[in-house]
Amino acid sequence: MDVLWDSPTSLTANELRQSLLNRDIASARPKPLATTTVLTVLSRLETKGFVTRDRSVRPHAYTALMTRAAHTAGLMHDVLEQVPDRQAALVRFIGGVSPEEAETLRQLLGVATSDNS
Amino acid sequence: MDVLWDSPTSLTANELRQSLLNRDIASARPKPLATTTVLTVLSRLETKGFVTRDRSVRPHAYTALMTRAAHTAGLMHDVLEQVPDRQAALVRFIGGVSPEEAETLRQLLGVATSDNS
DNA sequence: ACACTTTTCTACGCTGTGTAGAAGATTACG
DNA sequence: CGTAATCTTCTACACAGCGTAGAAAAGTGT
Repeated sequence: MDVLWDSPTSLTANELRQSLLNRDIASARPKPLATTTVLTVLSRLETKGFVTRDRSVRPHAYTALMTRAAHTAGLMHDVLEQVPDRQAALVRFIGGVSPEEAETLRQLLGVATSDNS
Repeated sequence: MDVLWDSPTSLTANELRQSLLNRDIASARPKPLATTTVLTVLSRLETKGFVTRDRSVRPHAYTALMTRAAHTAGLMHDVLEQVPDRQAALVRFIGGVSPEEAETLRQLLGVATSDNS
């Protein structure tokens, strides 16, 4: 769904459709999406606040409101908020991250580690 | 849905229904759930692998396969895995955690990652 | 064997989502 | 300006998932 929102700038429905087409060469999608389909999805995304549209220009220009990273982080927070014992959830979460991710987190949190670059 | 899975032991459908009833005194649910409803939900949960059932005892005993914390952590990982740039997502995520959570994370990461189940 | 309990099967209504056609609005171009 | 091309909105349909539960089947105790 929110696949192409990590595109650099705002897009029109048709530009986006085109991008989808290109991307879909790999993953064989039998039928290309109709432009109206893209429009519908964009409208629904707008209603949900994932996307804004510039109605002043004529082929409306759509922009993602959040980067994908921000969106993902938001989801993670949503999930985390719904659990009564966050500590426990975090423990499990950390237990499953890859070493690289763990390192990233350490740096973000400013933990002094013995090996640091 | 998976509300009462943080109960200590395995439960039968009716025990669970009863627990739900007690819990629902606060949040006014007009009609108490029928036992069959609970059963249906439990079956669906079983199909999805959230729950096991001991069919040997007669009122089947249901047990959660994961603690709520583990489940939550799993969801967070799922979300995280779907993003191409995890570093970025983690940055955003950390940017939004409360100080207490940050502290928890520091402690978890400060030592070598340990696995406790 | 019979009444009672527990489980399975089946189903209905509601919401979300992928998909798109038909109709209305806007723009472009001769 | 008028007609064609383009773009957007409205409406719709099918399908999945979920909350809910009744009817029927299976099992149990006395």
